[in-house]
Amino acid sequence: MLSSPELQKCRDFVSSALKQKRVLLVAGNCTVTYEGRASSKLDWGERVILVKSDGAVLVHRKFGHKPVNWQPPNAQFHVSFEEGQLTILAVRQKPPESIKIVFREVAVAMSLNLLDEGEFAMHVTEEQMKRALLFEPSMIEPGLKLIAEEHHLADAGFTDIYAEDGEGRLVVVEIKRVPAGKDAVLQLNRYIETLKKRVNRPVRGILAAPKLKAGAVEPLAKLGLEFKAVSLEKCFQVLKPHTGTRLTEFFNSS
Amino acid sequence: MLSSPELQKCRDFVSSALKQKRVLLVAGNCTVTYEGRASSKLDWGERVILVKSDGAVLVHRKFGHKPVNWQPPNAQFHVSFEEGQLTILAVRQKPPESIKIVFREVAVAMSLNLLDEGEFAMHVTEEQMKRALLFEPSMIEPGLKLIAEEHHLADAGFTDIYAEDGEGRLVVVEIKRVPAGKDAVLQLNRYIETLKKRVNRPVRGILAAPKLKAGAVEPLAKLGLEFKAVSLEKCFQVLKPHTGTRLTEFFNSS
DNA sequence: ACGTCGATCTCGAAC
DNA sequence: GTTCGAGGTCGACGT
Repeated sequence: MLSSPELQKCRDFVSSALKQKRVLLVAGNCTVTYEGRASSKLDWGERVILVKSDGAVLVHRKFGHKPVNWQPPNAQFHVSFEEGQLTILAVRQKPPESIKIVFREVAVAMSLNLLDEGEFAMHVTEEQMKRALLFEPSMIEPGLKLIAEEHHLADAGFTDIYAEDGEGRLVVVEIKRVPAGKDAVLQLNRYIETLKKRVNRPVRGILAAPKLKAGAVEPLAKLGLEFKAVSLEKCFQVLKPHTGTRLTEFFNSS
Repeated sequence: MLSSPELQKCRDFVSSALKQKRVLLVAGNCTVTYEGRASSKLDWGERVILVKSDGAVLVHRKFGHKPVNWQPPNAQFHVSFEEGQLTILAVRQKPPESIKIVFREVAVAMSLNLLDEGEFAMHVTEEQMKRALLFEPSMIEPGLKLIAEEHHLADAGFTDIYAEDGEGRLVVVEIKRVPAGKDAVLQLNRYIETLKKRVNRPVRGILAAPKLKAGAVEPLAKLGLEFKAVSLEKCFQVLKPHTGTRLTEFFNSS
């Protein structure tokens, strides 16, 4: 970290931080020039500049949620010191864009090696996921008609969603909030096998989850089951407008 | 500025900075919980937090152009220190949202009083493009006579330029600063259709943009509309001599 | 690779 | 206040 450094010294510090792909933070008096899809010029003033490990650049003024200027990840950098000014040039190729930040004074420059393995999760539980799919069965397949949720099968537990497709075939949907593995496939298959013995007609099995694990692809195909990718984000969007609604309103029969 | 401060001391520092409406920068190990229009949870990890003078909050991880969590301007703050952890709670009322940042370690905390009166200017905006075409309608077509800008149509929004061609036909010009797609074609068509019902005479529709996207060629032809390529560079050249001129001087009527 | 669509969109202007 | 449209939109997903 440098406090009120000479700009020449700052140049080396910035270059080094960028080369090491650290997170770089600079506060100082600068101008910013942008050329690309549009073009803009920001006159002298004190701002906070953030350069991230992936080459994203942000220029923040004292006000406003959004950066006044920026560069998306994977920018290439050119740092120079000329005529008493420190210049950081960040360029990207597609689309061709450049942002040039010229400092005449730097208050602070910091380089941070952030350790951050924390998971970020938009919060949707498996229960909420089911609610979303009950409100919008078309997320699984157009034309799907609901029959019941949690259809109980004495010997083999219960299914998540029990429905009928456009051609009148029974459909069993097994929901997983996490990437579905072979165990989920086998669980679904047990439901299907039990059901087939009771209802003398075709039964389809669909696994609905954000992802299908690599090891589950082959068992799924072999058992004649299907997979439908369902994102948690989409479920959350579907749920938002319906937060208080009763589920029972959405069944044809129950 | 504090380096690796005790969190208790950090609490006072943060409170003071927020009270003075300075720009606050904190780097440290934290979790972030968001509740509001959506909800999310971010597990422990090192991030950079920026709080601006207008009460905007940004939480940045080491990767990515956009903040992982944020609060728009005008948030209200509650800072506390409990059980060895520093908590910054930022709340806004409409819509009801809160973001809670809990630190178990702070590497650096800075408060900055940024002096920034510098002007920010976009050079060629869609508005400026329109000004250029109003000054030089011949860029669209020789003999074009202006009638009005932004002609309002109650049901279908408004046009960008409203004019008359050499043969007395009405001309509606829709301006796009970026390559025009199918959406621009349909928007222009809505204007035309609405207009035709009101003025019992021929109406031409011209899309003026730097480019016409491939996917827009066929819809344009099918709807009997036209395209005129207008470069931003040319617009900029046209505008340079006219920077202060009033628009009203350039209309024949109204 | 490109087109379409959602976003805790944000931001500003018009009504 | 609300609504509407633009954005250097950005990003994800489908083709």
